[in-house]
Amino acid sequence: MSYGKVNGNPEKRCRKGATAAETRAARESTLNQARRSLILDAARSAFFELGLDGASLREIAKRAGYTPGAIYSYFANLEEIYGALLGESLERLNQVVEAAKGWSDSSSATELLRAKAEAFYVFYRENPKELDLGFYLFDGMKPRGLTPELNHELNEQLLAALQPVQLQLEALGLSTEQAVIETSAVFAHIVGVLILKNTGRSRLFKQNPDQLFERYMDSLVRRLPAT
Amino acid sequence: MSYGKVNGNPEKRCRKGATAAETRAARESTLNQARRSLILDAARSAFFELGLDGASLREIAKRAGYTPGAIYSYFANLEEIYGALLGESLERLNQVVEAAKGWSDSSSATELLRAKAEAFYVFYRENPKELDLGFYLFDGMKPRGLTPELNHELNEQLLAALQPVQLQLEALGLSTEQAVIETSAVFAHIVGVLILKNTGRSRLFKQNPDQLFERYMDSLVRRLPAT
Amino acid sequence: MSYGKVNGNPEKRCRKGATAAETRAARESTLNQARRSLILDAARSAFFELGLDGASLREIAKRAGYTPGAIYSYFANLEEIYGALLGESLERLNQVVEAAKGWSDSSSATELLRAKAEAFYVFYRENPKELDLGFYLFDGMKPRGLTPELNHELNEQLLAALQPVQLQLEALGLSTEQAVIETSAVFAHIVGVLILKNTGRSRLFKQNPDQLFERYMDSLVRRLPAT
Amino acid sequence: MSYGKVNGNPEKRCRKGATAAETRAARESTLNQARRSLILDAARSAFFELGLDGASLREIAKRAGYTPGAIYSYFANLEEIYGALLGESLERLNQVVEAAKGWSDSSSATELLRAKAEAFYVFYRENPKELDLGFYLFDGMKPRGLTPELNHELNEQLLAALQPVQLQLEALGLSTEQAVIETSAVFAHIVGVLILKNTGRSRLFKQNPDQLFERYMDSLVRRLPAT
DNA sequence: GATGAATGAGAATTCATTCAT
DNA sequence: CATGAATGAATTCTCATTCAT
Repeated sequence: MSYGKVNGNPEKRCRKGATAAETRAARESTLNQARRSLILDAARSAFFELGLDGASLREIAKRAGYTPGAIYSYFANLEEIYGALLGESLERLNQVVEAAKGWSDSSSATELLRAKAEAFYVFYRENPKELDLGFYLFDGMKPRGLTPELNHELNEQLLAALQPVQLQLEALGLSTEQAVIETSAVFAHIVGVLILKNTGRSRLFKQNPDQLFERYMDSLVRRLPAT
Repeated sequence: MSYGKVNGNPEKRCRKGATAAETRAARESTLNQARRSLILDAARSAFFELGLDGASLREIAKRAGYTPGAIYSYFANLEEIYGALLGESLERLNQVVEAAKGWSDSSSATELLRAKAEAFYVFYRENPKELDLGFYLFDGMKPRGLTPELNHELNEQLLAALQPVQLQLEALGLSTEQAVIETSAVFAHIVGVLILKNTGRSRLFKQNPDQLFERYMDSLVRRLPAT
Repeated sequence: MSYGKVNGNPEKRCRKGATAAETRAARESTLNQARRSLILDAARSAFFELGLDGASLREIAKRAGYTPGAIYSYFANLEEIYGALLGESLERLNQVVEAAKGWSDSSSATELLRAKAEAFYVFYRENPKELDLGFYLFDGMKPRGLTPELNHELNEQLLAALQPVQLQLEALGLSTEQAVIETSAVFAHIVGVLILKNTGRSRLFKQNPDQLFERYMDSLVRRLPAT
Repeated sequence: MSYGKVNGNPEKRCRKGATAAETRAARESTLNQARRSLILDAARSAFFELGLDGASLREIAKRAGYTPGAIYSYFANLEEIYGALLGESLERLNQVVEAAKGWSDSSSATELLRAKAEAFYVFYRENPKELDLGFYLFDGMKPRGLTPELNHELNEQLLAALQPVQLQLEALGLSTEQAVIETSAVFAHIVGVLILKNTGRSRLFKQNPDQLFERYMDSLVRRLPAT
């Protein structure tokens, strides 16, 4: 088995003149990262296929090719795995939203606003399981452990992902307070629309979610102060 | 063992002229219904107090004053209990929306629209656990084994609860197709707003949900064709 | 398998005119008692043969002919089993001390004092494992759970077993305070002597424990005020 | 794998004129000893702070700054560590008792007797964990796998610590046989009193242990033949 | 109908020990 | 000598479900 493809090499590698010990430590550290990733991949696949209840430590270990006990070399407990999973997910979300740009090179603020919101929306539309992940693990719905610190950190990550939307709204002339309210509303709408999309089977729930989202953004933009 | 006698006889009988056997069957049937209700009450209280994980069959049985085995005389398994619970919940929702009226005796169609939508919104705002129940059991989120038939039935019940909103929109001049779209949007918004309300802890998530809902309804009404 | 020999019938049995339900409840209750006893016997034998660490729930279940899960119908958890075990042991100790009498029919207070102390001593000399049991479970040595209430109850039982000694000392003219001190000293000595007996292998530890105990009681009696 | 080099070379070497190989072996041996000590210190601190159950090999390794596997270069297994720990403890006890002197420079034999016994008593009173250690490891109580040889060695060490008491008793005119008996009794009493002290919570067990000990020594001295 | 004892599978977690590196 | 990943067996406990009574 080769870990080559897996390790993203998140650390500095053997810089020139590193001692043997350093080199070895670095190599082992990246190996460790790779194996953590391996486990997280297993956890994600288990979660996506079997749901939270199915993503037991045993199942994760099995999919990762480990014995249950081995997992504890990499994570302190199940909750930490769940937390890391959600953390990764939110990080990806952040990057996507951050990178979102309007269609033209010199996008107007309005264009940027729509682009940011749409990136958020599309991320979860394309990865519905990530939305589930958030629901399952964010407190409120089901009190899955998550230490307060971890929970807070994840909350912050989510907020960070919404930050660009809020900033564009402020750039468009809204007060911070107003921008926060509108951002909340956008978030709520996105969530609601996607739940509709993911949950439903019947006629009603089959409404084109993109259309619903676009309509909402249209009406939001129309509400904004003219520039 | 056949559960045939137990299930699916919700209609009251005891019509005049029934034979002795029929009378007895009817009495037994209503007795059955009563005991099913007893169990469902226990299940609901367990679910509301302890969450889904705490609402184990043993706990439900205990609260109903039964032993675990006895439950199986009335329900085929745990999932069926959950399903029945959600069914009841949706029925109550239906009644609430049905009964909703505008403030004046002769309410305008707009007033009625708002009243219906608000009834829906308030029902779940005031009973967040009912919302949880729906999330847990509606497929897509978690593969809880509701049978397809039961699932379909529950879907229909939810649609029925939204029907009044759609009808008012049609009364206000929208085509059926348009009315369906707007109803979907209203539903999505309500769900999103309430999830925000129930899930969050941080600044963003603390936005006044009523305010968000009202804003949405305002903009919807403004969009409607003038009468 | 017959439980006939096992159940000590600690409850009232089917008094005349009892209803069928009552009779059945009584029979089941004694059956329950019998099975609790069965489990406790298994636990005791496991503890005696394998020590506390060996007396795992699995081992106990195996010896009782049960699956691990079945144990939980009779005891809430392992600690409760340990507690019950120690409780039984102390109860037997109490009975033995209570029943102890001097050699003659009309024993003097001194004779009774010696008889009571000796009964205590002999109980643990003859059942060294019961002494172990006490050590393992009484807090201080190893913090084995035992809820505070249970712990307190067991403490009281032990005190009760020492009560007769204290009473005789008072009957012999000691103040309550003095009697308490001497009782403590007797208890300490007994424990020390028996640990010597049970622990040792070498010359020193092979000292006749009975002789040590007798010597101590002699010197105690000599110290008492003349009657 | 051979542990031969590691074990059992406690004597210092490095005598003059050693060959280079010998010097190297000696240096390695003392290095070994130092690292064994390091591990034992870690084990002791773990045991004292966390109890026997908390003193896992992993915990010990962590405190010693080693990885679990490394421990096995110095000890064959966990039990050997425990055994060495108890050995050290008894060695300290020996030194303390050996060093004990009466209050005046030219102490009488009686004073010395009391001093020796008190040193023994105080050692364990002040270090209750050392007493625990002994209980856990001396066989009889719990079948911890100390090898017979190790067990015998530890027994001898304990006997050695009691030797001074016995010698003083002989100096005071007791026959060897009598001295052995009284030494046993003193030991038993000390152990009993300290167990009372360490174990109990309730009124009875709260008796001042020093007082009990003093009373016993008083009565012992009184029993001795007049000089 | 109802009981409730029992099963059997599964949950998370811990740990001494081994062994390739 | 030291690492530390991995094992494998152990731990307690929970639960839906079954079934003889």
